[in-house]
Amino acid sequence: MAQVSARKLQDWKDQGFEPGNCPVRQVLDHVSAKWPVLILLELGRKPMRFNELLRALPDISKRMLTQSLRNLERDGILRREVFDTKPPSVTYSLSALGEGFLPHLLALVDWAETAMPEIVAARQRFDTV
Amino acid sequence: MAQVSARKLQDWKDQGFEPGNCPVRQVLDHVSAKWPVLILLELGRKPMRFNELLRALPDISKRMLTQSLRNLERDGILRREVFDTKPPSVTYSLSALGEGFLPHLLALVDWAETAMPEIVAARQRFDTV
DNA sequence: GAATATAGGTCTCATTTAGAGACTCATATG
DNA sequence: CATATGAGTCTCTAAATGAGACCTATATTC
Repeated sequence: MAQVSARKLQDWKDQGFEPGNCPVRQVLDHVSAKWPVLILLELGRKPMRFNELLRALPDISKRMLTQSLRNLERDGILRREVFDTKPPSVTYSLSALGEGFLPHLLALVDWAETAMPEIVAARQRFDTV
Repeated sequence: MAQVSARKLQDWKDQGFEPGNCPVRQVLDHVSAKWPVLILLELGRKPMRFNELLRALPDISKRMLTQSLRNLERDGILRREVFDTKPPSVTYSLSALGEGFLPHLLALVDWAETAMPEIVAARQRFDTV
C-alpha cells in the first residue's frame, strides 16, 4: 500500500507537479471540500432543486452553494437542468461520474464514523497532557 | 447505495447536527483538506521529520505544516516522537488509525486520476459554451 | 390593485483563514 | 566570528468565506 502511494507521489514530482497544485488536487479540491461533500451526499439521495438544497443544508450560504454547484457541474460530476416553468426551475443531479464517486465518499464517511470513538479518545489524551 | 447515504444524513439530522458542523465533518476537515491529504500521502511512504516534510511539500508554509500536523496528531492519526539529540529531532509517522485511513485516501486519488480525462473533457465543454 | 412570496441567483461588505517570511534558541561547523 | 540546521512561533498581508441586501419575473393573498 505504502508502495503504491510512494510510486504515485514520485510520478507526480517527475512530471513537475507541485504537490499542492497538481491536477489531481484540483479535482479533490472540488470534490472533497466541506460543501461539495455535503452537496454530493444530498444529491446521492435524490435530484434536488437549488432552494431545496439550501433548505437541506441550512448553514450554507447561497454564495457558496452556487459556487460549489458550478465547480461540480463544470467538472461533469453533476448535471444542471433548467425547466422552462414560470418561474423557471433548476434541478441538480449526479452524473455517471458523480455516481461513480459517491461510493468513495461514503467509504470515507463510514471510516470517520467507525473511527470516531478512537479519535475522541485520542483528542482527550492530547488535550489533558 | 443512495439509501445508505439517505439513512446516514437523516440520522445526523435526527441527532440535531447541522450538516456543516457535525462530528464526522470535523474529522473530514482534518483529514481530507488540502495539506493533511498530502502529508498523509507522504507519511504513507515512510516516517518523516518536520523539515523533511517541508522539503517534500515545497509549497506548504511552516505555519500550515505545523497546524496540520497538530490536528492529525490530536486526532490520533499520526504519532509525533521527539528524540533528544542536539538539536532535538522530531519524527512523524502514521498511527494504526492513520494506516487504516490511507487506503481510502488512495482510493480517492485513484478515482481522481482515472476520472481525469472525463473531467478535463467536461471542463472543456463547460468553458466553450 | 398593492403587498407579499417564490425561484434562482448576483453583489457587497465584514470576518476568517491561509500564506510569506522574519525571528528564536541551542548547538555545530568553517 | 559568521553561518547553518532543526523545529517551531509571530506578525502582517492577501485570499477565501459567510451574512445578507438586492434583482427579475410570475403567482397568491387581502
